[in-house]
Amino acid sequence: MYRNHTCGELSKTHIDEKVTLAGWVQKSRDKGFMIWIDLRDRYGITQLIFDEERSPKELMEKAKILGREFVIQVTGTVIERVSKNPNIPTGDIEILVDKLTVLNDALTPPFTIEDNTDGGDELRMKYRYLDIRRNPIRENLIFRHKVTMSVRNYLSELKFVEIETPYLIKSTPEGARDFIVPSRMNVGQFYALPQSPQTFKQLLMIGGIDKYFQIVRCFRDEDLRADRQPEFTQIDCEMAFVEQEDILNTFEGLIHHLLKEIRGIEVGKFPRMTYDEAMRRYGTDKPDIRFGMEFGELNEVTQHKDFNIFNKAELIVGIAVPGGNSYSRKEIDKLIDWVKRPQVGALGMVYVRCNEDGGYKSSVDKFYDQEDLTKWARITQAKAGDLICILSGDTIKVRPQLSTLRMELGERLGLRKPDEFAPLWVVDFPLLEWNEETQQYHAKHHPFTSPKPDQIEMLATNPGNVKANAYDMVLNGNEIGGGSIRIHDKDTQALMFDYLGFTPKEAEEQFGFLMKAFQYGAPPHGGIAFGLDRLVAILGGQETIRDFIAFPKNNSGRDVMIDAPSTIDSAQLDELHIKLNI
RNA sequence: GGUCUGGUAGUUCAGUUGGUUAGAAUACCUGCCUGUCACGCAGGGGGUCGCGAGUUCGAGUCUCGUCCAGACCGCCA
Repeated sequence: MYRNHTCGELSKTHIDEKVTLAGWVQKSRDKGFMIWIDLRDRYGITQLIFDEERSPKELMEKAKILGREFVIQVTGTVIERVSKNPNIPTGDIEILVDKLTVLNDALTPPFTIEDNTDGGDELRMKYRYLDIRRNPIRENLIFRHKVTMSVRNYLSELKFVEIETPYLIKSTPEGARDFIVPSRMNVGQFYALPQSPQTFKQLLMIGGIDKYFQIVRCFRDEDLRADRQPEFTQIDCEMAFVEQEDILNTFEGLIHHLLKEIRGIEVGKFPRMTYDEAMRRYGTDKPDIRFGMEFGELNEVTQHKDFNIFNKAELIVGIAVPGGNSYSRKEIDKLIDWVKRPQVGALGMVYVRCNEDGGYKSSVDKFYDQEDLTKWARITQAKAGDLICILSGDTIKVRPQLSTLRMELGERLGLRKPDEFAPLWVVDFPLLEWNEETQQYHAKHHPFTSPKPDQIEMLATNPGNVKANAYDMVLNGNEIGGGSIRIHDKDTQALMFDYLGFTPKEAEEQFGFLMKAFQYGAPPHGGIAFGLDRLVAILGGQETIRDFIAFPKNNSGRDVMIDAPSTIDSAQLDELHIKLNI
């Protein structure tokens, strides 16, 4: 037996007990006459004491050589501390050691195993197993476990069945790039790793499993970002015999449950907003509604003056920054530079100072009078003391630009509080999206999404305006889940593929199995998938999803610890009949 | 594919206009220390300034290339 207690559980009630502990040496404080060792395991820290009056000389000598992260086992007596440490749960006691065994020594770790480590990200990833010994990372992983357990319990209670779907599937050109796996037994052929189990969960509905879920790894071979990994986890769900309303209610319930169980927070019924409304009011399909600063469209009150920039713009839109009139000229100039950076891409910014006396001072006073500016203030809901920031140009560009500015200012003003949760549904997404590069419509959600039934005919005349039975769940400015009611009949699905530019042959080759299955009695169905990594990070009130993934990849898609990906042996390539062209 | 930022001690960073032997903190090692818990005190070791060219009397510092890391744009049905 290596231990009969953990390092986090001993207290005054255990005094005089003989205990055996095992763990890592967090720190040694050698005072000559006494040596204290902080012994750490997953559960906490317990102080060991070696004392020249009470410990044998050999034991003192042995304790002196213990270095950081040595793995040791000790047996000793729980005693009350002379000077207590109120900062840790075990601070009232210590172990007077009478037996010490070094189970394994350790190299000096390249960074400190402490809450505020001195290690940079790259080093932490290279030695992730040491990073995981740190409290913040371990707590995050345990937090993630709690969330997934809570999800499983909730859905299981509602009679959802967790079913595994294959990882080796067929590549399809639609959507993100696939990760490709060569098949040795089928020369010249390849599997793809799933971007999502989409078609399989639909087949499960046809198979009569009317409530399915899976906490499942998904793979996308696209460039990464701070919050985007090549492999990531989804809570993938599907239900049969449901309408959109049923799905929204079920999964609003899931998030209610999580917020309550994990964070002890009750939120009311989720607001719903159409896609069009979200774009108009916040310039984005994933608005952070923890704070206001809603968009005010100023086209009608800016025209017919000599300000050509506004006259030529498709959209003129502003937000009121609370207290922004206190910004100095220099600060406003910096803000203008900020929106003009390539990452935001605005061409310029017009501003209006709302003075405490009710007057206005703008950067376009040459063209507009107080009466104009009063109207602008009314539309953007600006109050005295605010600053109105106005961008103009093409709607498709200006909305995201102003949305970026709104989020930035919300952050700077401390309006994006990490302990506040403001979920909402964004509904009625467009079915299709125009792709400039391919000069083609492609599915905004995915090609299995059902158009609004009354709009199917519009596909022929005005495809860009057709709305889908598609919805996103948005939390604090993040899309945490998205789904749709699916097409469940062959003809509609074939029509959809046709509009998406598939030839009947291509549709048959890639998705023939699904359309065939639709002909054998497919029930109406729909579903949703949540991005677990991000959801967990948001519930944990943190930004970086990498700290909630045990072994994440860096932004080149590399695992720097195991050094993957890597080249493979020529014998392996031969076996697969693959010749590299590099 | 593109834009930007960075790479100096084990680690996190500073390093002025291009000029002496490249510094700090922390970690590490040695010694001291009668209750430490961010222990303290004294001392010590530790550098291919990412790599390669170039400019210069002289390069951590300037130029070009390259590799690596990070942020963002494109991309992510």
